[in-house]
Amino acid sequence: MDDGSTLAADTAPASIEEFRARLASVSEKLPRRLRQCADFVAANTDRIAVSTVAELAAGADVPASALMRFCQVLGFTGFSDMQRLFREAYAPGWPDYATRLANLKAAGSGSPAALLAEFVEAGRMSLESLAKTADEAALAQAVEILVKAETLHVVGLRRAFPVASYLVYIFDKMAVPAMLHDGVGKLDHRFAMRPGDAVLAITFAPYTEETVTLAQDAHDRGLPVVALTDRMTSPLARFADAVVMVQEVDFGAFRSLSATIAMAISLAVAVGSRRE
Amino acid sequence: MDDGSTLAADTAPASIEEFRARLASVSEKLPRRLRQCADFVAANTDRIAVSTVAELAAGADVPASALMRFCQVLGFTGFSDMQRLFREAYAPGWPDYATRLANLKAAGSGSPAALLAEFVEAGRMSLESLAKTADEAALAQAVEILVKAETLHVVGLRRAFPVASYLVYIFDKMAVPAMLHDGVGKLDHRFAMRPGDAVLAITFAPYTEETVTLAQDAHDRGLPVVALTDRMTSPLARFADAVVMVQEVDFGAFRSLSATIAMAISLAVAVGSRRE
DNA sequence: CCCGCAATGGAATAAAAATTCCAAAACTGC
DNA sequence: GCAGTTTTGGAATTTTTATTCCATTGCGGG
Repeated sequence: MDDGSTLAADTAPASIEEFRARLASVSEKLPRRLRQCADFVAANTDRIAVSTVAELAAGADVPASALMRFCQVLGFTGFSDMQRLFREAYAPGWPDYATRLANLKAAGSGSPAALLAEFVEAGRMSLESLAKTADEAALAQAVEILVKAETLHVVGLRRAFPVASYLVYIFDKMAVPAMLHDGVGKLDHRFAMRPGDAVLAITFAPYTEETVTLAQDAHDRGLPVVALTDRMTSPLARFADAVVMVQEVDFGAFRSLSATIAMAISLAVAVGSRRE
Repeated sequence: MDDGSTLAADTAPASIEEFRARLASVSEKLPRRLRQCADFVAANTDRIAVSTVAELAAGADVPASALMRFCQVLGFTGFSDMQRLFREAYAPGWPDYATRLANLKAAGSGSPAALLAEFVEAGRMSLESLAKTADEAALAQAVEILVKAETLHVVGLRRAFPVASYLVYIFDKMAVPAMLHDGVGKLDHRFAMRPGDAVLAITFAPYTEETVTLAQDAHDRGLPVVALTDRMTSPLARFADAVVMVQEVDFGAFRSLSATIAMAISLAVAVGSRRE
């Protein structure tokens, strides 16, 4: 019977990570209905813990029996077995947090407390999305470039300025030679950028011209440029040697910067500890 | 029968908030077993969505029937009814996020990816704890003071500088007259602070002396001072007219600033929208 | 076109869970 | 210490949910 040609694994995933791996490995070669199950489950993993077979089956638009078969293909004895994995892994911290947020928002839209709730939420979402989408390779490459350089030139204006200034603060603390290009007195200090140095440029849509120009200039003179920006279509992406991307969820007109700063510190600390 | 002396409410809580309120209001006057249920449920709210009556009853160390009665006292028709509330409110975003974090950390401690995971986590925890502990009254009071002032003087150095500069950026965007005291050229611009103005001072342990001195000076001259700081024992707390506190979870030597910035933007936007 | 095998849907069944009920125990006020 | 009332535990019941089974359908190779 079980001659290896069968799809069903005989050992159930023991962690959510393993679960995902198995899901990815089998979903290619699944017949239509089971494929539907796989797709739906992949997109709604978070609901497994709190749904019944019937609910999930309805969501995937398959009969309940198909979903049962799907669980077995994944190596579980049945749906309950699979559900147990998710119920046990169920993360704490909730709903205290959610409740409190709702309370703050209840203070009335426009009230300081409600605003705070919105910004906290936006920040949290930004961080989660950063964790999900961060490109490790790009980050590693950026670190590589900055570790090799002599002096680091950090440039970021307007909304990116807090990030740039924090980066320089950290570099300073870690004894990494770094210079903040802050645009004071419209001095651009472009000749402070010497061969062997590197530039870390930060800008987000709508991109600040001065930042782009300075980075471009450095690039033209053969200096490596690392970009911290929000999209592949950013003007920095055209010529930068490493592009680290961060998308920030915004509430109203202003961004919480949470994700951007998290990314920036990681970069700085990684560089600092490699250089020490 | 139902003469008002009964504990059982006839209408079920429609939100988790209401649920908590009802729980708090009845738990005083409950008999022993039901009290045990209330205590356990209050401490394990997050598990209601993913447990059975039997499991919860075992946890609270009561028979299942006691737990059923408890649900009814709260106004639900039964356990399932109560559970539905929690299953529906179940927040998404999990477990994608948790899995991904684990993956990033797996890259090896000290690697840029692992650092990123740590900082994201620290930032998220800071935001959650801010949501839980934020003092709405203090925030409202701070807004009140800043709304009434003419020019706002924002001072924050070293680690607080990114926050201060972002605040001024936002005030600027919202057409609120604000001045950033950045310490350039060791000029303290103390005489730019005129009667009718207000000071927003930001500093965290170990407190920056220049910031405290400037704020103290303003206070001595009768200007209202709003402090954004981390503890009640902060030197700013001694004389500030409003103290907004934010605690940041740190990883290693550096803080993610997520919570601080969220609080700062809320303050700025609240002030901006009230003044416009 | 037809055979054989895999896949499918739904009805039937088994298992598990929720809910009710009531006799016994524990109180309460006298 | 007794009568009345509330609370309690667990057995019995009902409802819901998971799981299996099999007749039917669809599909690919000869």
